[in-house]
Amino acid sequence: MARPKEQTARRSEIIAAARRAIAARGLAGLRIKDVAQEAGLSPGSVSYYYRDFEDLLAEVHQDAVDRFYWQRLHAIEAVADPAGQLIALVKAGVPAGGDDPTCRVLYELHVHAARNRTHAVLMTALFDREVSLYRQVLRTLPLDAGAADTVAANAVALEDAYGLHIVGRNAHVTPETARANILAYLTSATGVTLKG
Amino acid sequence: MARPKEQTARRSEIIAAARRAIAARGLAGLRIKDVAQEAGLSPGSVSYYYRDFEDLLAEVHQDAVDRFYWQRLHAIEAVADPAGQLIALVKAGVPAGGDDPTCRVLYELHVHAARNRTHAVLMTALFDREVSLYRQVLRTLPLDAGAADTVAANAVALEDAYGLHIVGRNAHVTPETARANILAYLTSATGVTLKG
Amino acid sequence: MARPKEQTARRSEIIAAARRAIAARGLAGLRIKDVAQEAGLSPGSVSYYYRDFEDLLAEVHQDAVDRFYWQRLHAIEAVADPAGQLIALVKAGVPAGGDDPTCRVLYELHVHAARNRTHAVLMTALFDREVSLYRQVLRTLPLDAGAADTVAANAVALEDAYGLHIVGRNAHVTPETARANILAYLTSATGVTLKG
Amino acid sequence: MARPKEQTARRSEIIAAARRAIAARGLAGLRIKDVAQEAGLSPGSVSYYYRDFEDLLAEVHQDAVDRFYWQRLHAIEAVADPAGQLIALVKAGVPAGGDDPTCRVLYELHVHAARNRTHAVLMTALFDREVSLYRQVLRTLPLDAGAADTVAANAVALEDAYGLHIVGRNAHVTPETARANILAYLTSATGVTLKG
DNA sequence: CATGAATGAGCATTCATTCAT
DNA sequence: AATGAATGAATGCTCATTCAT
Repeated sequence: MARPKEQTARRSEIIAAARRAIAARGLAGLRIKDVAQEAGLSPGSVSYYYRDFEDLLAEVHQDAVDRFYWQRLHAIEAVADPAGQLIALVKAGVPAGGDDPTCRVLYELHVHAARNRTHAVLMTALFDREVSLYRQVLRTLPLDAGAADTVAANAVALEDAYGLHIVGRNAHVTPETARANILAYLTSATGVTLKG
Repeated sequence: MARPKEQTARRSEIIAAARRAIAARGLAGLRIKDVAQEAGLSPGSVSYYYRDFEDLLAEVHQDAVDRFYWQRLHAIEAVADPAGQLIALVKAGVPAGGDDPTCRVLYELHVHAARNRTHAVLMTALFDREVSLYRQVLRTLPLDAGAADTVAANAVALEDAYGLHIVGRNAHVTPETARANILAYLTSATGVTLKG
Repeated sequence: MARPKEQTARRSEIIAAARRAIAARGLAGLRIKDVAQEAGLSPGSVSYYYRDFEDLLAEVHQDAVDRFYWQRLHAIEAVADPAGQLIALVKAGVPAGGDDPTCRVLYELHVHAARNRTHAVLMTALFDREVSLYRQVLRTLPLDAGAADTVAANAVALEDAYGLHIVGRNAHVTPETARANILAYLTSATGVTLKG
Repeated sequence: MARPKEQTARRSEIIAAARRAIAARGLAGLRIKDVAQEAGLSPGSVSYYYRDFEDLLAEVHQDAVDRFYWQRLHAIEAVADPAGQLIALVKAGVPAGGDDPTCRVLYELHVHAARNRTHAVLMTALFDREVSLYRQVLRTLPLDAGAADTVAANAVALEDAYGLHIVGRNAHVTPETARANILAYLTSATGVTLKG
């Protein structure tokens, strides 16, 4: 029991260290000692806090999902009109650059979901929540409900794909073109002119 | 020069074995001995053919890219009208299910592109070629050139994203809904009614 | 000096816990954390009471030796005639079954004596005391002194050996046959008919 | 398949090395690196030959059992008369000194039998075979069958016990007194005068 | 006095690579 | 050319010990 606060704080540090390590070396090259080094701990200490390494990975994924979602939620809260909200959503939904650690971790662990139910659930949860964000805004516009759902899903999908290419250093996909393309889609789908 | 044909054949077998191994275990869990076992060889033999393991990975990626692209090209060659071609493209561009080995490998190695230029180039090349396929069809329709390019890029992006979620076992994304959403997008963008 | 009584009590508990742990896992598999768990303590607390782990082992051995010896002494104190005393000695000298913790610990630590003088001394002491018990009884019978000593030593040896096989789960040695064989020996050696 | 002879030879070396390591450090202190060092190999190579460490332990036990048994069998084959055979058996059945590696290993692994069926079976097998050796000789003497069996079992038991004390460095048990006591027993049991 | 959170040394094990055949 | 037996470097993990509380 004693000193659970230290425990919690230390675990947060390890999650952050793991996020940096995964961003730097990828899931394939991830070593406990890398996480330990990022966290300024010994490898044994990482094992002490996370007896099962998969638990750490799950918490890193959960943390990245939350982090990404809340950042987007805050982005639209600061804006009043639907058009502005859509623009804000798209802006926050596309990685600013290839080295955004949260996005890199998300793609690493989303792909890991192919072999792991926990990560599949986390990936699904993020997708659903992101779609909800778009749906919430789109439903204030004169679209019928079914169309709004499709557009919301497509918008999130476009973000995911362009994000994958940005993180993967696709030479012909930049954050700017990505946003422009997504906004072009939303413009045509909603009839509301949107410019990043 | 001696028996280069056997060499080539053996390397192809190893590439196929590596594709299966990556699909089964992921890039993170990939061991040379797994590849060897899939190929019915000893680990030493895999090292013999691929002194540098990264070379094998690059050839697996190249092979998967080619495989995916040609399959799509053949899909539209069999169809005469633009609408049918778009439908065929979408059908071939979305994984039939979560266990399609070529798609799983593509996502694993696309994510690996974040840390490796060779894989970034391969990912970019596939994206470009896929966009070209769509552009080629879209340009036969009454869209202006810029719009056609954006729509082509968005179509490929939607495929990529929905493919990622299908492969990652997103509980709310099925190949059917994915295709329907992409076709809904293409319908609204082209004015041509498309039904899978 | 402070509260030496608590200290002593706690050390006794740890000795008992160690006896159970050794019986359960063997000396080879013994971990301080096992002892701690048996005692309901943290590993740190065991280290606190026994800075040197060998000290604990020695006290466990000493305790087991005493425990085994006194139990046998009480066994013959309850009986008046030599024949009954021999029968009682044999009964108490053979493990009731393979899972007697005291006997298992004795054999584990007797074998450990091969590499540790302290344990060799404890083993020797138990042997001597057990031989004395037999000698004490046998000398009340019409044997010459030399013969009585040899018979006493052999009786204890038979107990040790059969005990080893009982504890080691020899499929063909049961407590009953063991006792019968030892009593058969004592019968022939003393001329006194002994039946368990 | 290839070169299975080397494999077998190397495994024999490892068994011998493990025997020496167990004799030196005991089962409790046994480390794979000790075995490797004794065998002049790296720890990884020992793991290569014995993926499962318990397999090695079982083979060491089997080897020690065989070794001990055949040595005794040869001992009586060289002698014609029953009395001489009994004397030879006793001589070969008692460790020459506390540092006989085969005997030390036998006791370590016999005690290990308490927690492992395989070792219990090996211990039982050795006991049975040794009893058979005595029985075989005793049945040539004028004892009734039941008595011969009891005497044979007791003789082996006495050897086991005295051996345990010799190996455990009991200060009051020497190979000489052990043999004398066993022969005294056999003399009284068979009526044949036996002197070591 | 007593604890258990935190540590890192030490261990078994895995695995890519080498090299004799 | 092709193999797989043999190796040892690198890794994760277990666990005794420590020290702040």
